[in-house]
Amino acid sequence: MIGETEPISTYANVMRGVVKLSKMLEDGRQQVVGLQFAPDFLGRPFAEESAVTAEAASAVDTCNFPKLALETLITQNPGLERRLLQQTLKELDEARDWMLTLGRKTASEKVASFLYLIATHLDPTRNPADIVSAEFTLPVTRADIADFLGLTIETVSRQLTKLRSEKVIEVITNRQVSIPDLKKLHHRCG
Amino acid sequence: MIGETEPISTYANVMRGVVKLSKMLEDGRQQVVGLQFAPDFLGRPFAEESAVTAEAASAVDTCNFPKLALETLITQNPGLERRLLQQTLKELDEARDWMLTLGRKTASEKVASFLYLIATHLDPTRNPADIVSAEFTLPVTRADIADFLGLTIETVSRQLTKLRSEKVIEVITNRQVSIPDLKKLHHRCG
DNA sequence: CGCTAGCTTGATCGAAGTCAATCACCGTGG
DNA sequence: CCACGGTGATTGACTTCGATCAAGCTAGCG
Repeated sequence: MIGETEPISTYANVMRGVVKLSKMLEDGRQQVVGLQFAPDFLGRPFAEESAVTAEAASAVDTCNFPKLALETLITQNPGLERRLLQQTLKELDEARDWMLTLGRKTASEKVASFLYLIATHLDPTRNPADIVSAEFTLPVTRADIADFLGLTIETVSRQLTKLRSEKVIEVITNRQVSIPDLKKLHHRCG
Repeated sequence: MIGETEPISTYANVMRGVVKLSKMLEDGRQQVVGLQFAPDFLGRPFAEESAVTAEAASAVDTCNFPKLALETLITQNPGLERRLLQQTLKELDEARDWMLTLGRKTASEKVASFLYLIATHLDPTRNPADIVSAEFTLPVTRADIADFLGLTIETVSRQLTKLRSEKVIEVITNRQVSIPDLKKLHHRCG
């Protein structure tokens, strides 16, 4: 785990790995509010400061460039601004999907949804729609999963065990997970 | 309650009232994923279709215009695209704030957060920062509040009575609420 | 080796959900 | 004018899901 917290004074593109965005309450309760996969954009254009904390969740390569450079580049290049708007709209959609998960799904549906998200987003070269099975190493710890799902690590662990015993997933090692039938997993997402 | 569901083929600006955006699971569980207040923009630029349902939460005036009109307008006017990006980023921030609420706050903190949100957003002419007290009619039913907070109506009701008995809020009628001290309410938001 | 961090498992507890009864408010029509 | 349904909200009794507290377990590493 790299796990460095740092305020983003620059912009970046995630080239490899996963970056997690999170928010915290004063008393320490934490919520992961976004996961950025390659080749997502990282940063907050034209903003005072971002209210979220960005943190590497796994080993990450990023392609950084200074704040000002991008902002002038945007102003000159309307196509870029369009791209930026598109990515922001995509993130908004994902955030809203996740709100449905956080607000209305059960613990086991949440965990299934998380695994489904990872399975469909981890490999940027593949089209999510035609993935039928997957094997991957989880880019985050159980604690991160819990913070993403609004659960505790114990509950995450129990639900993973449950999904495993019901043959929906296979747990090769703590981090290595195999999904023999993605459709079956999807069914568990609510 | 107007409460019409309609797919948005046009764009609109909310001029008065509140529009709620929601998502649903197959089995009917529902989550409100956004509330649009005046003068928010409504619609999804350059998109196939929106995955959310827009519905009037109260009596609403909107200023509508066709999809194509806006899209050509945007292409011609870079300032407009910038405004659109700004609003989208604002919505993303709000969505992420709400994810923290959904995932990590208790029922009573959720209800307090909702009231705080309404108190600070309902009057578009006022600067949220310098509101010290407020009285307003709730633009939504208890069921909507519950769907927004990921709770049941019973729990919302109980928490409202609790906040009332603790003198944080006053309930004039079912819909009419007064917040004598907004700071005190904010304290209950976690 | 033994230590630590991350994970799992078990026992118990409590917050929120569920089920159900009642209430308050209001239009509507006898 | 009052009886009536109907909708939305409140309140109570009970249940349940996930949190909490507390051991162990496992793998990597000095």
